[in-house]
Amino acid sequence: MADLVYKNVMQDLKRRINDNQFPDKRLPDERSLSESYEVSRSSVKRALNVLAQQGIIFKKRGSGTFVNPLYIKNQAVFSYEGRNLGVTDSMRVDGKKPSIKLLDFQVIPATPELQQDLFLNADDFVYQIKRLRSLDQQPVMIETGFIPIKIMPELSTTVVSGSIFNYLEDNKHVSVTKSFMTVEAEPSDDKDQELLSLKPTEPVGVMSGIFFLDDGTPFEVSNMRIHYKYMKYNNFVDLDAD
Amino acid sequence: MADLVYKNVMQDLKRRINDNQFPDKRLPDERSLSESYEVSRSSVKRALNVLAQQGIIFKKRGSGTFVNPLYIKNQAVFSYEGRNLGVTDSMRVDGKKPSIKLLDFQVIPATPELQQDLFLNADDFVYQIKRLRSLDQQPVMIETGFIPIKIMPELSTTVVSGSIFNYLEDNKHVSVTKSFMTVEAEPSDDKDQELLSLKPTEPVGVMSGIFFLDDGTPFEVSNMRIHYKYMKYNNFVDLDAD
DNA sequence: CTCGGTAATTGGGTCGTACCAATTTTCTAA
DNA sequence: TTAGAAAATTGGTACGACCCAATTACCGAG
Repeated sequence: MADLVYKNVMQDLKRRINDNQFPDKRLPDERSLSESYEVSRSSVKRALNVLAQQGIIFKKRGSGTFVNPLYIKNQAVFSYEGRNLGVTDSMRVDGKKPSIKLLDFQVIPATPELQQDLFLNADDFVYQIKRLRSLDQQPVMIETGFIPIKIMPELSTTVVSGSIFNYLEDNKHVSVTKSFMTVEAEPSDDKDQELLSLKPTEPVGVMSGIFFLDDGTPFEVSNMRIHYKYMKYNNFVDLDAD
Repeated sequence: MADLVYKNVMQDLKRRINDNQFPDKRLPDERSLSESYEVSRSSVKRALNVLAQQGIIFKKRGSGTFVNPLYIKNQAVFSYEGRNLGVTDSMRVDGKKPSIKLLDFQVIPATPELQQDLFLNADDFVYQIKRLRSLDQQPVMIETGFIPIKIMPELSTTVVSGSIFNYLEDNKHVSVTKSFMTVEAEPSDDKDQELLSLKPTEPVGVMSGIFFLDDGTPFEVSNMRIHYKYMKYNNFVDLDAD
């Protein structure tokens, strides 16, 4: 699969962790791993660093490297590791069938805010795409996206009725790998209540933010209003990164 | 401050970015930086990698390294970089005065769920700490925390009325650097409405999760119910990390 | 048997080299 | 003039050496 040395080490270690091959939760030291995998210690360190960043292992200088007990006990919670930025993908994990209903699709001039977020000029235009996402017939999310037409001049209602990210990867061979998102809670408004079958006392979770292409080009500004029972945003934070 | 080579490079580059010393958004190539800073290219790469992970710069092989335009335009959004896991600290940034009111403080047997999350035995006990946090007299958060007594046998009402994380760092020289959090939205219940002055239609944001010590020991299980107007959870994600 | 110093273990940081891969620039030939 | 090949530029991966720092293990003196 992966032809990179450190990724191979990573994958094998993850496999061994999942197979519970380290019953005392302790991994071999870096020098031994370097020897047994027949790779440099640098590559071992790199593999371990990534696993540590993902919260799967903990490293303690002078002491050793250990598996996060929570990773073993509650892998479901850590499922964000098969992670993705696209919404279509994240929903499939539940085992339910996702579907998309196109509510609105038009081209509008970029507002000042959009100009700033998408790095556009005053005379640029954007697609405005409103979609309703469901899981097994149950509407769960109202999504409003804005994409500069100059990035995707060929966007059609057909494409927009499916996964835009998948289309990008399959047809244009670029992928969206970065995002900056804000998560908030809000009371549901009339539209939310109608489309998501919510009572007035039931809220929506709001995820909004910007998706970037590999090269840093801001690609889409998105706003998602989510049925509160279906929003669960998981995040592992490790401050040691700097 | 920092006596590490790559951190020094990082800080200086960040300073130069903030000073807008790269008007074309392009940084010098790695080899030049290595020469001008008189450090190895490895250290330059490490510094750049961290900045990239934080979303401050983008790297493109064959092309160069560029400042994220959004970082310049909207630094407020990226303020998570002066980041922290503690709640006391995060609130101070608003310029408002945080305060804590202790609602409840007792020792209880660890529930099965707590045993799992905190890696405890059936006969272990935990502190249960309920606190109400305010900003400038405005109540914004109901916080319920559980801490194993065997980790902090000396916990007192005095300590618990302030920042526990600060106490830990100042007095025991350990710091909390990792967390696994889940963010959700929920309708407010009677208690929420009373303590946070919410109407029945107004929701709370719920942040719950586990804090870890440096060595991976689960330290605290926390549940925070936050006035929806005061919850704003920012997160930059970069899938290139693996 | 216990305490305390010393050695061994283990992860962390830095340097420098070598080569690879994607992109951009330059040059050459039609 | 221009299209395509070649070279230069620029970041990516890998290796291995060297030393440091935190922790643990060990061993001897008392």
